[in-house]
Amino acid sequence: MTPETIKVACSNCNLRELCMPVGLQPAELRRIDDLVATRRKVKRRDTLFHNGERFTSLYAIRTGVFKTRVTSEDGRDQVTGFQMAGEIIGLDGIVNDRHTCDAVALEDAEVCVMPFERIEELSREVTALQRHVHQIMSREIVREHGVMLLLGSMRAEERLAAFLLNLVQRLHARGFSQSELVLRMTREEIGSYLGLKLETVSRTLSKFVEDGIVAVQQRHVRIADADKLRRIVNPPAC
Amino acid sequence: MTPETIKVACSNCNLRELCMPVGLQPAELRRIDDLVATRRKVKRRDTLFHNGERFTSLYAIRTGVFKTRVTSEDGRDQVTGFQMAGEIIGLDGIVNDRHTCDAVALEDAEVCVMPFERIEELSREVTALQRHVHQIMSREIVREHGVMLLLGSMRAEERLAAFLLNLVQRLHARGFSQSELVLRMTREEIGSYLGLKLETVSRTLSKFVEDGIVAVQQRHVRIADADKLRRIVNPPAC
DNA sequence: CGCCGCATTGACGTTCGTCAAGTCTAGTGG
DNA sequence: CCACTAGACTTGACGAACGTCAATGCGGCG
Repeated sequence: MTPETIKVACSNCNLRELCMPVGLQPAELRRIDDLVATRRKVKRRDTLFHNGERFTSLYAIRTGVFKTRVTSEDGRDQVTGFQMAGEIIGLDGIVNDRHTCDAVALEDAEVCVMPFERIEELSREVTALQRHVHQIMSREIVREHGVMLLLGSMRAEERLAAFLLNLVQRLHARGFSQSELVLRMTREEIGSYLGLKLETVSRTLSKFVEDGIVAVQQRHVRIADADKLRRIVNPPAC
Repeated sequence: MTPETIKVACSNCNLRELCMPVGLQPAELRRIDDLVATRRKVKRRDTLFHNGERFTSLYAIRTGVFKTRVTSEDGRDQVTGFQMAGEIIGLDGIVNDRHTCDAVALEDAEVCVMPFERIEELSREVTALQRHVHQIMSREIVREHGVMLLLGSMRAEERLAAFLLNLVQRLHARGFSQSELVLRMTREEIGSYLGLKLETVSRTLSKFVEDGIVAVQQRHVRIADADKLRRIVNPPAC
């Protein structure tokens, strides 16, 4: 009844076109309104969950950007993804009931906490939700295939071009510009994600600037020639 | 009634400790017996499914080893994994109702075909199956995180050492030797998976032989010093 | 206003890729 | 059963791409 409880409902969330309710009929949509137990605010640099922590819930991002990162036993770490509004994180925890990576907020953020038991319960009843949960997990698998392709076979310029195009495309789907973006992550974090050192990221960006492909001012990037960028990722067929 | 139909039942499959039925109670186990619509034999070099093909089913591997591979628009490809008995492939197809990678048999193989609609239907009723399907997908996500770490931050020796240890561990879980294995894939396929060229794979293997870590005869590998191999992957903490 | 974290740039080194030659093995057909 | 061939593998020489180390610049926050 309070404004707070009214707000915590998927059916009138402004992200419902992107997030959990995608593709659900109005009747189904109302049924999943109690999927979200609570909201949780996470401050910049704080972790939403971390490696080893007990898994209880998936999280739908409302605002802010996160990075997820895995750490090897000898301390090297690898950023496995950057997640933004409408995306779901925490899927890694399902297998062993413990999270296997850290999720760190790159800016102040807010998430919807969805207890996984409740998700499983509801998706036994709401077929469309069941299907959607499967799709979310499958999408993550396919995304990671793409990252493996990138890490396994692309050169630095190609990786960075693919990264920028991917970011701007996702931001565009959220109503932002097609050609301008603000990087919420450092060069080092970009490098970790792309399997490069921060110096290489910086140098490659500088080269893009020289070539008139992008304009860069700190973390603000304007894509001046998206076609050139696309041609770097996918050189014209032989 | 025919021997054939009797054989197609998870409840008396010799892989039930590894595959779909893991963790199910006997009563649940019987309920999922009709999960498998048919069996399908795939000859060496043939594909089980390929990029663009309509998605209908997941496949449980009974015998043989597969590779999965994605291909970029400009024709580069990347092996995304090697799968063996008891493992499930096809998860990539769920998101868009089409497969996004190829699954190729590296030797004559047989799989159980499990129509995905049937899986979804049954997992609405059998809670343990629902949980298991979620775990399989989550496990794949976590595995890929590990590959990203490998591709993003490890050197050739570390990658190959990790690869060999992973293979032998999975084979051991299937009743094979802890120290001997037969590679079902070429050096080029290993290289593609590890983000290396085949020459680098070959050279690195040769170095392992020089160092007395493994013995190699073509595709037959004997691990002579597993500890050394582990130390290559995880250098002793500083 | 000063400090600190982030970013840029240069010089140099290492690792891995490329190209090429040659070997080995398994499979095929005579 | 053996000879032949094609594909897989090994090894070497060389070069390119990226990492490392170091110096410097810049901006935002306290």
